[in-house]
Amino acid sequence: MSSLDAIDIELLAILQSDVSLSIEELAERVGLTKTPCWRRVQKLEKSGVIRRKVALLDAEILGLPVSVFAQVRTNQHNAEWAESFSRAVAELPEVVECYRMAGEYDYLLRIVVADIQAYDNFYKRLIRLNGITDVVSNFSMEQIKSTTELPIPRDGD
Amino acid sequence: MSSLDAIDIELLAILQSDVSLSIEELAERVGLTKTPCWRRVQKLEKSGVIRRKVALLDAEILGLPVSVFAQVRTNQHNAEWAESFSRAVAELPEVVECYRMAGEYDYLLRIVVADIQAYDNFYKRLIRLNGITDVVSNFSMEQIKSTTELPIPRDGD
DNA sequence: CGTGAAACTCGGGACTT
DNA sequence: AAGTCCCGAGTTTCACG
Repeated sequence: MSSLDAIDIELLAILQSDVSLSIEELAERVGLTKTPCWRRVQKLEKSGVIRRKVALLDAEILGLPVSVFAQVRTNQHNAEWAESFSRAVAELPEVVECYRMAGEYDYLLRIVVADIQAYDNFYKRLIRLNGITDVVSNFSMEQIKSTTELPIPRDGD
Repeated sequence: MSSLDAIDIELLAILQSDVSLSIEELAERVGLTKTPCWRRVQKLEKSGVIRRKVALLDAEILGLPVSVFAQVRTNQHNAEWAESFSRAVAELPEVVECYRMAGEYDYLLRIVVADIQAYDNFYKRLIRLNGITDVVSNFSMEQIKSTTELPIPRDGD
């Protein structure tokens, strides 16, 4: 990275909670004027700390209220298989998160679907992938919290 | 909701992948002119389908490369405890996701931290909450996929 | 880093079809 | 609903202190 000072951290904290503010408002909040504030935001974008700017949609309104966590086991513990699995997962829009795990199982997936039937449909497609030996599905009943805001260290940290 | 047509769906799909486009570019992509496009986006924001606009930051660059999934069990199966647990979770910035689960355990949390030590620190604070009987921590070794884009049905679906 | 200002783009309202 | 016209506001980039 390129050394983030306290103002940069402040800017990032604001932007990861709301990117729709004008440069003027932003500048005011961090105690700068427009131009230097704008320069900082540009730098943050170019450096890659700000990966992208997106709209977060409401899954319930869109008829996608169900999150399912699938624990996946494989017997193919080699780089090629891992690569092909990654590519497959990237192609599946229902999979919104996928992590390679330490411990009892190999991958953890979060799958977003409309209902249980839609999950079953997805599940059948998933187990069709070669090399998967076991899938355990855990259904979420309620989303208690979901944020894209990373816990970046603030003042007293 | 308020009936989303094909153009609204298109707009949402674009916006959830990139909200930094100008109304003009957006309009062009969906085959409209500025004003009607702008009106639609306004409506989508007011209706709540577009919950917010945020910047997604790079966890690695910010020194937060570790995701840990904690399976939490409780012996307090009542609404009051669930309420207090939700509030506690909301206050913990390290917890970026929390779901109430069906099945063997009660809650699944994703915790974002700098390293194993930081997780241990968080863990100690977590188990200090009353009513938690068991916490199983699963460490992620690698983030294969992570997106905020919901699988909204496109054309041939 | 701040100021001032230029050039330009964008947002958003009024009005028409 | 959508399109056209338009003006004010915001953004972006200067030169300079």
